[in-house]
Amino acid sequence: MKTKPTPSTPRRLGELQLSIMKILWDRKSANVSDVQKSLRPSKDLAYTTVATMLRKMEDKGLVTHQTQDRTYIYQAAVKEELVSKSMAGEMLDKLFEGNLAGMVSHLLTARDVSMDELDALEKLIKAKKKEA
Amino acid sequence: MKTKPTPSTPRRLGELQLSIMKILWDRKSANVSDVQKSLRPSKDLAYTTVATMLRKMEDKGLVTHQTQDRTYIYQAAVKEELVSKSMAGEMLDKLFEGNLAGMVSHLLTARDVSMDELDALEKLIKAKKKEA
DNA sequence: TTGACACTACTACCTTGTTAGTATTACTTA
DNA sequence: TAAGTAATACTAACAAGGTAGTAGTGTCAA
Repeated sequence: MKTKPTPSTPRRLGELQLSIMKILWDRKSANVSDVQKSLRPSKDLAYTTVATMLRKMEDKGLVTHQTQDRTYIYQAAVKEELVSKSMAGEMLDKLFEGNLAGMVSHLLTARDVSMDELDALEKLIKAKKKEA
Repeated sequence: MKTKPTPSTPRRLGELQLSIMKILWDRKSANVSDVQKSLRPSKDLAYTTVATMLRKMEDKGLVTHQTQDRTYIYQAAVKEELVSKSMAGEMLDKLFEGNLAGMVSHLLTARDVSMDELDALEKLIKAKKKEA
C-alpha cells in the first residue's frame, strides 16, 4: 500500500531532485522528455532514469501529474519558497546555529560579491530594520 | 583495499556527521565516549553506533585518530571554515543560483531576526564595501 | 587467576538518492 | 495488419548515511 503523499514538510532533496524541481518551477509543467532535455548537458541521464525519479518524487508528494494523450505531464506540487526556506533555514540552523550574520560573513569572505549585490543586501537590511 | 582518505573536498556531510564534527571542533579531541555523551540528549545513540560513524568518517578523511592506552582519540581532520564554506556555498549556488541577496531575503522573511543581528549584518556589508 | 569492564573490529541491515535495464502497452504509419 | 515508436511500469543495483549487535581483546581489580 502506498502511503499517501505528504505535501507538508519537504525533507532534504537530493541534487537531482532539486534540479528537477527547478525545471518544474520554471516551466509550470513538463513531460519526462522535457525534463530530460532540460537536464542536459550537465547531466546526460537515461530517459528511464528521469522517469523513475519523477515517479519517486510523486510518491513523496513533491510533484503531481496529469495524463494527456497517455503522456504524463508533471507539475511541481510544492512551492519553491517552501523548499528554499526550509532548506536554507535548516542549513543556517545546523551549520551556524541560526546565526545569520555568521553565515553571511562566511559567504562574504568565501566568494566574490559584486557591489550591486552588496547594495541590494544593504537595502534589504535597512528595509527590515524599518519594518521592525 | 581501502582507498586513501581524501582530505580535499568535504562532500556533503549528513546530520550526524556534522554534529560529530562540531563536537570535535569544539574540544580538539575526544574519544568515542566523549562524543557519545556530547551527542546527548538530542540523540541517544548506542556506543557502537558512534564508534562506527567515527570509523566511517575516518575512512573519508574527515577525522583522524591517535591511540592512547588502547583508546582511540579522535580529532577533526578538516577545518570548520572549510566545511561551512563549502556547504553554505553549495547551498547558495544550488538553491539560489549564487544570489546571496536572494538567499538572505528569504531568510529574513522566514524567521525572526533580532535588531542586534540586523546591526551586525549591516556592519558586515559596510565593511565589505569599504574593502572593495 | 578469573571475572567484569572498556574499547575496537566486523558485520549486517535499513533508508534514500541515483541510475538504468527490461517488459509492457498503446499509438502510428507503411 | 504488422512493424516501429513512444511512453510508463517494474525491477534491480549501488552508494552513503545511519543504527546497532556480536565478537574479540586487553586491562584491572578482587
